[in-house]
Amino acid sequence: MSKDSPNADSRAKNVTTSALPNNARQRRSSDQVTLSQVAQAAGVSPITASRALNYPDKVSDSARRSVLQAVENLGYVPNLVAGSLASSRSRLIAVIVPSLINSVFVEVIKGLQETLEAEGYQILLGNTDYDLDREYQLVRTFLGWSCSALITAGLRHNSACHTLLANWAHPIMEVMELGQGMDLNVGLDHVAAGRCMATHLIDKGYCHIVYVGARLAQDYRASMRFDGHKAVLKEKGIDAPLLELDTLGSLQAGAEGLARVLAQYPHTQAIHFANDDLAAGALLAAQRQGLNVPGDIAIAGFNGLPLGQHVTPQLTTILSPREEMGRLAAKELIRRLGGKNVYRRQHDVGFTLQIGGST
Amino acid sequence: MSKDSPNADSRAKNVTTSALPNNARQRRSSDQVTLSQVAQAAGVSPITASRALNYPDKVSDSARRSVLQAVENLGYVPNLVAGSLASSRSRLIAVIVPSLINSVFVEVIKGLQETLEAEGYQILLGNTDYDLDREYQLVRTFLGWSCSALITAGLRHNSACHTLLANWAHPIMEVMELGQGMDLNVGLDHVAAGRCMATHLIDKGYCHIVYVGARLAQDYRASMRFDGHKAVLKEKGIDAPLLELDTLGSLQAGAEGLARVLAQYPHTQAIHFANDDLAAGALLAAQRQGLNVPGDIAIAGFNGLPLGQHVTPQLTTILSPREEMGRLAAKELIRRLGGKNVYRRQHDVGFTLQIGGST
DNA sequence: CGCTGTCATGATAGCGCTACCATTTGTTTT
DNA sequence: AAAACAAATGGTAGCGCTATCATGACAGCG
Repeated sequence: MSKDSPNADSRAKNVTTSALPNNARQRRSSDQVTLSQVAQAAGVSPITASRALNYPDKVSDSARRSVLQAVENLGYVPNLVAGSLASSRSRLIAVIVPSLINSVFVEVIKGLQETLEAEGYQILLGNTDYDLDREYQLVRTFLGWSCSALITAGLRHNSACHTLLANWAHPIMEVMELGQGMDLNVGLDHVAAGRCMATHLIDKGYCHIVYVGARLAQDYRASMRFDGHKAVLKEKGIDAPLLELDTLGSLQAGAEGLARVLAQYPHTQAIHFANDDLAAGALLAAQRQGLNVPGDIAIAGFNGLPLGQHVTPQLTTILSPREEMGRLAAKELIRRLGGKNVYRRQHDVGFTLQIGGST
Repeated sequence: MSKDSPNADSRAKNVTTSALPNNARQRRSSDQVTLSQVAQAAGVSPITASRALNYPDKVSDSARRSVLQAVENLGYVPNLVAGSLASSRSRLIAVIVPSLINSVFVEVIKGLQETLEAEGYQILLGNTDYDLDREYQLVRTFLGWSCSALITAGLRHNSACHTLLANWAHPIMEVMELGQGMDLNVGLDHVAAGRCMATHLIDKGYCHIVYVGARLAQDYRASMRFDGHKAVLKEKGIDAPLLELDTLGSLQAGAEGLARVLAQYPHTQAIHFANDDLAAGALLAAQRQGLNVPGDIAIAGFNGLPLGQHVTPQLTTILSPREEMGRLAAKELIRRLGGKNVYRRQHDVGFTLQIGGST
């Protein structure tokens, strides 16, 4: 079925078509249409053409029209690299997340992108894989692109990264968690979220409660939720066992978590999972095994993923406004980039306890 | 709890600290450390410093060492914008996807990113929201960044976009579907996938089968699967009704799809959903309503999302190698960027029928 | 000993665009 | 009418880096 062509050369790409003119010091031919050519075609100077495109109301109607016409005719595509170098403004926004597996970050990115693209910014995406050294490398690269701003997940950075960012002249937005950051911050209080869920479980009468997370050293926000959880249990004089898995949130890992809890802590009445992927995985696994939820075992999660609302019983979880967080972060950043003063550095997007049948 | 500072000015950002030197025609102060400063500190010429960083084996050991030392001491961060302009190579790769809601694209991005970042490329991410005009705009912008390559989901583009890309001098990779593209292509045959599932359903003895998709005009790959599905049913002389939903794949939409099928086509024995999100949503909804799957109604999906393997009964679906597709696409692109000849333009990543208990 | 080849380094000249100032023209003010 | 101002346009000089060519140093060779 496929019409594979045997050789790449059938297409012009990657082939030196250059019949270089015999001028001595010619640079690569670069058949690209330049702004000067547009200007010439429009009968104006290059700088006027530049203005016609970037500051349309700074030129006369006739000039603007003829420039736009020339752009159209010549198929001109502005060289943004050159523009950025000259103006040291790039309209690029660096976005650094620790993971793409966890749909939470994807939803934040979605909120960011929606808002930023509408304002004409482009996203440079980086993934640290929960490695702060990797984050530092990414930050270095991104600063090299003269990004207009940088958005990163979390308030923790290694010291080199911290120094680099502290001396950077552009806005920085740290999202996901709430606290005193380097610059702007939009997030929620994870310790409080952990407290909230633990309180709910206790109110429901459970007293053998296990917290199950994955790679907590990396996913330290999950660890903060455990801190809140533990604090509540301690206040009640209840022991707060922790079970840590190796693989990051996934349905499979949740199933494994359930199995290990049942084996290791047979008296467990409720499991507080670090996120909904794990919790839903456990819930579905319980279902397969014929366990009654919450009769035999109660299950709670964190995030409020749609999946949790579609399983039976519905998953008790903490709803975090993820896309909203992205949108708000983007909006605040745009305010700042627009030169407006920002009165609030921190924005608490809050969370909602969503009680389902699983607890 | 929050320590909001009342005014942004407490930080150096966004403030004109510039005490401009009294030279006449000074440009913006730009406190950035430049390569020339590094060169000076290292006691070499700028061009040698450049080589030390970009082509380490083209300079002597001593030169390289002193340059790297100077970079360290001064905290030099290379200006990639300037570098790109001078060399017209950016190490940026444009990635254009139609949606981020659908986790399929996220997984492809993940595969791409993993491979590309390891090779020192950065991803410029764009989201078309299934709008080909938006795609054209994004392509224009990305070309302006002198991207090293462009990766886009799908083989369909509007004519302006097609023209633009056809004249572009860099590699283009079209992913997701299989066919004669503009340049490179990694994907799978969606018509065949649709045929495959339809054949399975017929083999199972179902003859009242409804295909349920969402926004098929936009998600034309789902529509191609329907074409395959329809062809198989036609061959057997069976009618192939189609139900189209308004909202893109989500669990909620799947539940709605199930309800509408039951109301509109009461004799239906099996539903072939355009993707797993819809199928799983329907399956969970059926469960809530006490319907027996597949006894009362059989359900099939497409993609092989983990969720489908965790519900009971397990979802019959077609497994597509999404991350693998991203990785392969990235690898092929890197080969091409490395100047190697590419003998195969098209790569079929295939698919696997995964039979669960839901059919 | 001169010739050629390789290696390390440097001087020069841009990449394509925009900031900055200067100039021109047209319009308002006293 | 002259002065003062605003609006539109252009000339010039970079932004920070790298491609290109040129040079000098040193080895190998007949």
